[in-house]
Order: sequence, then C-alpha cells, then structure tokens
Amino acid sequence: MGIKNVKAPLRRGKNGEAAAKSIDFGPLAHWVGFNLRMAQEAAFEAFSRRSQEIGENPGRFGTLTLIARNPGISQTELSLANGRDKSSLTPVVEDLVRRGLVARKRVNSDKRTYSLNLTASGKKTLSQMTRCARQHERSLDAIIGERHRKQFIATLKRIAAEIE
Amino acid sequence: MGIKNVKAPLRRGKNGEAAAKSIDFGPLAHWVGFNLRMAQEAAFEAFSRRSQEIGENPGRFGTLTLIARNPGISQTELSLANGRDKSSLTPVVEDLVRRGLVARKRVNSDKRTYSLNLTASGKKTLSQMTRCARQHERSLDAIIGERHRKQFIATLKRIAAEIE
DNA sequence: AGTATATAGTTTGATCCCAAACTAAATGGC
DNA sequence: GCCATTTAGTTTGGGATCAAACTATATACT
Repeated sequence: MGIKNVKAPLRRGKNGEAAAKSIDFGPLAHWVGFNLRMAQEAAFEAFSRRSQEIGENPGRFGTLTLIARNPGISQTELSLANGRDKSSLTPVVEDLVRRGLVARKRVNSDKRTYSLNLTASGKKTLSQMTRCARQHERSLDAIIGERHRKQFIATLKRIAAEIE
Repeated sequence: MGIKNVKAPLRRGKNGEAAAKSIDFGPLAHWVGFNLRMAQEAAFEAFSRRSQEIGENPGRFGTLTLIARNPGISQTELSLANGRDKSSLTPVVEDLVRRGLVARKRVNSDKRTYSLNLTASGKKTLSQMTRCARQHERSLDAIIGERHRKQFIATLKRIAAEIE
C-alpha cells in the first residue's frame, strides 16, 4: 500500500531485559484522526493529573469557567457550550451545588429554567484551577513551539468547525 | 487578564428567530487543551458516523488494524498499543470473536496468553473500514491543507510523546 | 523442589457520556 | 380559554473506560 511500517517499542519481560517486540501501527501512524486522538488523550491525562492535585477534574474546570464567564447561564446553554448532552450536566451541576461552588436559582420569567452562578468558594476554586491550566498550557506551548502555536490552534478550530 | 472576550452564537427560541445570546468562552477559546479536545471530538464524531454506515465503530477499526498488522498479538500488547486498559479490551475482543472477525487461540508456550488473528471475515470488514477511514482522512486533509499536514501530525505526535 | 513474585486475562465497581422517555412549564394556533 | 407543540431539566438504560481485586499460570530465588 506504499506505506512504510512504523514500529513502536513495547515494554516486555522483566526490568532491564529490553523490549523483545514492537508493534506495527500500519497506516494508523500516518493518519490525522489517530494522532489527534492520541495527542488529545495524552494532554487530557496530563491536565487530569494536575487537576487532581487540587481535588478537581478537567470537566469541572470547563464548567466553572463557562459559568464564571456567563453568569446566570442555564444548564441547557451550558451543555451546548460545553459540547455535552444536557443530561450529562445534571449530576455535574448537582455535585457543584452540593459542594457549594455553584448557586442555582429558578428564573421567575421561566420556571423551567435554572440560573447558574459561581459562589465565592466557586470563584476561589476556579482561580486555582486556572493556575493549573496555565501551567498545563505552558507545557503544551513548550512542545508546540511559539512559532506554530497560533497556526496549530487555528487548524484545530477549523477541524472542529468544518469536519463533516 | 489581557484576553479578549470571544463569543460564539447560541441557537435559541424558534426557527428563524435569531440567536438572542452568545456564550463567552473566556480563556478557553485560546487554549490548546480546549481546542484539541473540541477538534478531536468533532473528528471522532464524524468518523463514528461514517463507521456506522458499515455497522462498526472507531474502536473496532483500531483494534482490527492492530491485529491485522501484528498477527498473533496478545490482548495485553493490543491494549498497550491501543492506549486502553487491558480490562477494556475484554468485551471488545469477546464481541469480535463472537461475530467471527477475530480468532483467539491459547498459546502453548504460555497458557495465560491469547494469540489473536483476523479471520477472512475480519479481513473483509477491515478493508471496508479502511475505505471509510481513507474518506475521513481526505476530508481532514481538505481542512488542514496539504502544506501543513505533515507538520500538524508531527506536532500531534510530539504532544502524545512528550506531554508531562 | 518450594515459595514469593510477576504476568495475562477477567470481573467488579465507579465515572462519564449519550439517547430516549419522561415531567413540568411555556408558547402558538384556534 | 383550550389543546398541541416546544422547551428545560431529570431519569433511565446502555456503552466505554479505568482502577483494583481476583484467578491461573509462569518465573525467579534460594
């Protein structure tokens, strides 16, 4: 098929006993989709570890940021912005309310809707998480390189907007 | 914080009745992590739709490709290559075996290990999926642009390899 | 050989996600 | 005002994933 084999080392056997095998990724290694997935998962994992240090997780960070930036936002608006189904948000918001990070009020003009806002405690947590996120971004920047960063993000945005 | 607000339109109200609100993504919009997630999820979704047309899903594609390229591979090796926990692979392999796409044999030299291979039917399914994947790649290429593709993939690989 | 340790794969329990069904409230057509 | 439709949010059911506990083999040390 005109595609060279690409091998990746695979750990095997005991400690120093060197890898005895490698894996052939075949065409996967050259495809954007596969590499996009691998990069995203690695980056997510890394941010996840950082977030854990302050007892949060990446999902909470996105949610808190969106609420902070859009005070009074509804759960449905939040789910659209976040790219999750609204039903996925129910337990997340419940948890944030329970822990006192988010205040949830019914809206008088439409009693189906909730209005979400950060509490003082939520703001404090968000600013801690934002520090985490900035460190994470710096480590990504170091890999991507200042020269390519802007174009890299532009490409990602185009993929998200235009694919299919 | 020196970051301009970035607004995205949000659908609201009935059909023609124009969006009445927009969402402020704040710093999220400029961060690699967030855009990486959005791009990956959009691309994954698109490939998922394509795969569905032939009754498969993206996960099966990666698994079948890796087995095809590495005949006799074990489940643990497969899970490492695939970046999933070995326990996640148990039901996947079960399903592939049940549907006759993969043959699973015990290895004589080590009776804990399974040896996985594609059946004829598995090879046929894989080649259908590979056609799907190539279409998907072409649509990604159209967005990324031939000029940037190589560098884009190189950057993704570096992120996957070096982050954290 | 005998015992401790490591490894392959499965099971179990948790989290996160979506899609579809559901409840309550709002809106539109008549 | 009344009924059909739409909308906000929750519930339920199913899939994918991981981590930890488990079973069975295999290996290493003595």
